[in-house]
Amino acid sequence: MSRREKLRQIMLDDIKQVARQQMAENGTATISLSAIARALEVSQPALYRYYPSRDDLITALILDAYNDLADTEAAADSSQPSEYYGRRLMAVILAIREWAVAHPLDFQLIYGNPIPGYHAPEAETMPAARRGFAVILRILYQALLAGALKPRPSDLEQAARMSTRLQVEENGQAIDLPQVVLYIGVAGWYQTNGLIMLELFNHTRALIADPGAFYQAEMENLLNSLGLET
Amino acid sequence: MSRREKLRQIMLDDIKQVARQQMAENGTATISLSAIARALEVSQPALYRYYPSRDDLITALILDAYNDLADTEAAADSSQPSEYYGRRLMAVILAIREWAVAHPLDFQLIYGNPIPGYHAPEAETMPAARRGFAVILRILYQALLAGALKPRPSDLEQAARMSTRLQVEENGQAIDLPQVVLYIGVAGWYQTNGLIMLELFNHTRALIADPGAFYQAEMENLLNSLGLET
DNA sequence: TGTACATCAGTGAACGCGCGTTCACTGATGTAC
DNA sequence: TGTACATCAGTGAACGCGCGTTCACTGATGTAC
Repeated sequence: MSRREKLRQIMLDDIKQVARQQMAENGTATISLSAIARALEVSQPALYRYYPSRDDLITALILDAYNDLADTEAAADSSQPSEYYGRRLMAVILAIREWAVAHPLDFQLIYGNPIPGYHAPEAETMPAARRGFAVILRILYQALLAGALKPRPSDLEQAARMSTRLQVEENGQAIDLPQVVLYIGVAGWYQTNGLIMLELFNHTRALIADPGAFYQAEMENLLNSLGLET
Repeated sequence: MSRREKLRQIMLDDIKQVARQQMAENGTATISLSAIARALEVSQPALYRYYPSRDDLITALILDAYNDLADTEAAADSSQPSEYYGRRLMAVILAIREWAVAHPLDFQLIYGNPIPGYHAPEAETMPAARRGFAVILRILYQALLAGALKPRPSDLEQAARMSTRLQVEENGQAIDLPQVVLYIGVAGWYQTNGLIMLELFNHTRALIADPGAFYQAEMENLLNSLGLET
């Protein structure tokens, strides 16, 4: 990488970093190129050398958020011995909340209100969005094969309502994911997200003493009810 | 009410109505007095006769949303015979999703990202926010007294994590609400909200065939696990 | 019932601000021979 | 190693736009006697 390319990379990152700071102060909807230019002490048109438009910058931020969350999940997963499926899931689930609390605006960027006037290029954002979800699905699938995950009758009923067949990579080949795994993944997803959202937007502040402990206990109950030991 | 007061009331409502339309088109963050004035074919300063500032208009919209949702819940509750607690809860839970799907922007206004630059006067918004939650808590409390609601051991454990004592009005007097009722209310709340949010923001579009049926089945499982018959 | 006054709705002009984006350009950095 | 050229980063000026809010004002509606 040439000197020029290195400087360019630094500037690309600096712009995103300042944008994240601005979001943290004023919300996702107020990302503004002129404010970023001011903070970087650079003229406004200079930014167009790096991102051809405001939308492209937002897309870059969204992709970073999805990927950062997925990386965090993957790291939490591999921090546990691979045959302890419940502990692996629990580690990932706790990592998700910790990431959301540490990066509330990145979380809002991907799971909150859409930004007015911005249209996501789904061909780019969808694969990034799936990465984090795939971490959980893979663990659930392995747990099912090993007999550690024991779906209840109601889980099997709900599994029939899933409309897609997803595939997972296992040992280099793509395998059809059982619908019950997809269902349990979705169930865990909406429960974690729901609790995190209420916490982030202060709706439960007056009700729950220790949101982290509450979250953990809720999710342990969910995993235990599926036969998974944590 | 005098003729002048009537006209004033109509204008107050028209302004909110147009604001809701603008939100529906561009998101909650873009509520703009000048756009509203344009739509009403009136000069921009004229709006200041009705709402002293943009923040006051937003507050009015938020209060309307909370109250409308609470009214919808109360109506659903009273559509069922009072001794069928499970059915009453189910009716309320379904009404919440239907309201959210019918008024997605009102839902975002109260449960989604905060609006940049807007600060809610909590003394006004908190009581309105509690109204809808109170509908559910009252049913749960009555069901507990009647023995229809059967908390599991894990529910009692989680109840200990609640940090407030709430009160409910029963026959004109305020009664301390058991913590387990508050806990079950919170658990239902984050699960309904989580599922509704994922649906509203299209995250589950490709995964769930019929989101309404899925939601209903999920919530039925939750109520049944608490001993409540639907 | 008529008159005098107070109240209120609405206007046009202005203030001061920020926004995304385009354009023609200067000057520095890198590349080919 | 030196020169000629291409590439790239960054600038200042400008365009056209929308925003919330204040002000002094006009004219219509309501009220008191």
